[in-house]
Amino acid sequence: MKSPLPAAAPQPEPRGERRKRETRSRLLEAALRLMAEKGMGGVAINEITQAADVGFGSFYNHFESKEAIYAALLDWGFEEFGETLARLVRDVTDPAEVISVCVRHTLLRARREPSWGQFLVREGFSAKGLERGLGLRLLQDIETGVKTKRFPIDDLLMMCTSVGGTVLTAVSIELQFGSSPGTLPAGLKRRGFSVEGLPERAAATVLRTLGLGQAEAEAIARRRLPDLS
Amino acid sequence: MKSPLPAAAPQPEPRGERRKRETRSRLLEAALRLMAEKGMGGVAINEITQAADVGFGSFYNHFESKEAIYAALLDWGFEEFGETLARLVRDVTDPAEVISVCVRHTLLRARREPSWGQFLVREGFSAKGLERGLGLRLLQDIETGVKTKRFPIDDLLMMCTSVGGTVLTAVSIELQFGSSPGTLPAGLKRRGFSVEGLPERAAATVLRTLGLGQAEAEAIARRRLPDLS
DNA sequence: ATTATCTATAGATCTATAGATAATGC
DNA sequence: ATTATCTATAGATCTATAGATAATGC
Repeated sequence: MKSPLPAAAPQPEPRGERRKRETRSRLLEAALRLMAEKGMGGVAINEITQAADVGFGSFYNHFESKEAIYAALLDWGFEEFGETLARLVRDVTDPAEVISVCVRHTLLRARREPSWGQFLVREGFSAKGLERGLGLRLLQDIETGVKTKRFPIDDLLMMCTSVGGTVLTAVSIELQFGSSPGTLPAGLKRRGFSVEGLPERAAATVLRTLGLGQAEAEAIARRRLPDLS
Repeated sequence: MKSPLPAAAPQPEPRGERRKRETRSRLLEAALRLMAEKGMGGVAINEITQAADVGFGSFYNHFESKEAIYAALLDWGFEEFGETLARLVRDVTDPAEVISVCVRHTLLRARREPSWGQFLVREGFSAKGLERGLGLRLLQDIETGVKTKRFPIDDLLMMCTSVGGTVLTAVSIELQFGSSPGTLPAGLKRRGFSVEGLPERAAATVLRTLGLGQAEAEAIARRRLPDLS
């Protein structure tokens, strides 16, 4: 039921609303960074508003409480990412490649947005990890692969557990040591550890867990990565 | 330089010291439970003293601050468990069985002491997971297995990542659904998921990741579990 | 005129300490 | 007499709100 008149001006979003949205989004970003670092309980509301450069009282125009902004973060960070992944693999038909793409994109995003990654690691388990966003995607994709006999495995729950845990831990490793490989702790460095190419290595490892052979797993993990069309 | 006289009484620990130790240990246990649930930042010192049934001021006889008791928890919970595992596998020679025993005992302890398990899951990544307790044990044991050609793998870092992540995630699953399998979320139940025998299934999965065949992995995961000698 | 943000503040909560009380060991 | 715990409390911090200010849209 749109106006019959051709919209003369493209009816840009009222400025007030945009202003409000931007404040809200600044609060969310600041909260993500702080809560990823210190956990929900370790962050005070005034820290958030200061980091967001927003008046203290404005917080309550957007969120009822600390718990409320935390819940909003979970939605924002996880659901939205699940949808992004779904879009990315829309045209990928091989279940193994679907998994590989999801794993690699997760690690790449964690590298680009460390706070997001840290939040994912911190909340990935507790927040019913298997039921939302990334976890749900993995579960469904693994299931598809099992049904089509692509993954010859027999313990679906343990496979989801292993794949999910491997990805989260890989994110954690990437965040701790990825940005400055020089700072690998001595115990790890001495063993010749390197975090080079972690996304691909994680994808290959996960595919092996799902029953693929070494050579095929590595080949799939190296395929060109589809980006957001 | 002990007294030359044969100790008539076996010199029991002075009562005052024992009293002090007990208070300290009640504080630690209360803190473990509360911080496992809500994270360090979400717990107030008076909550801890109340849960421990200890006068508020006594807290400061034992710990300087919340950060201090938290650090003590990390030591207590992780280092000590690493030592327990070391004792358990002292007489086990097969690296694969060593891993299996460690994994199963970790899951069994999480079942017996849910707060410990929840704390492990919450802090397992951040607290330099690969450098202490459980993580360090796994790393060393995997390394041994690689050197002795027991584990035909080529990416040691990813194997540690995968094994560690699988164990932590399995603990998380056990805690969420283990005690009351009736409460599995619909999405999981419908798929025929069950958490029966999770310790053995986790051990088998981990051994497969390390390159063992399905049959052998399952056989090792079912061997009799050594207990504390 | 309306709407969003900002400043100021009352009241609640939390931390850290000082001094009192109770228990132990001589 | 010594040592550990407990009670009480000052001061700091945090939350939630009320009322003032600034910006938008008519």
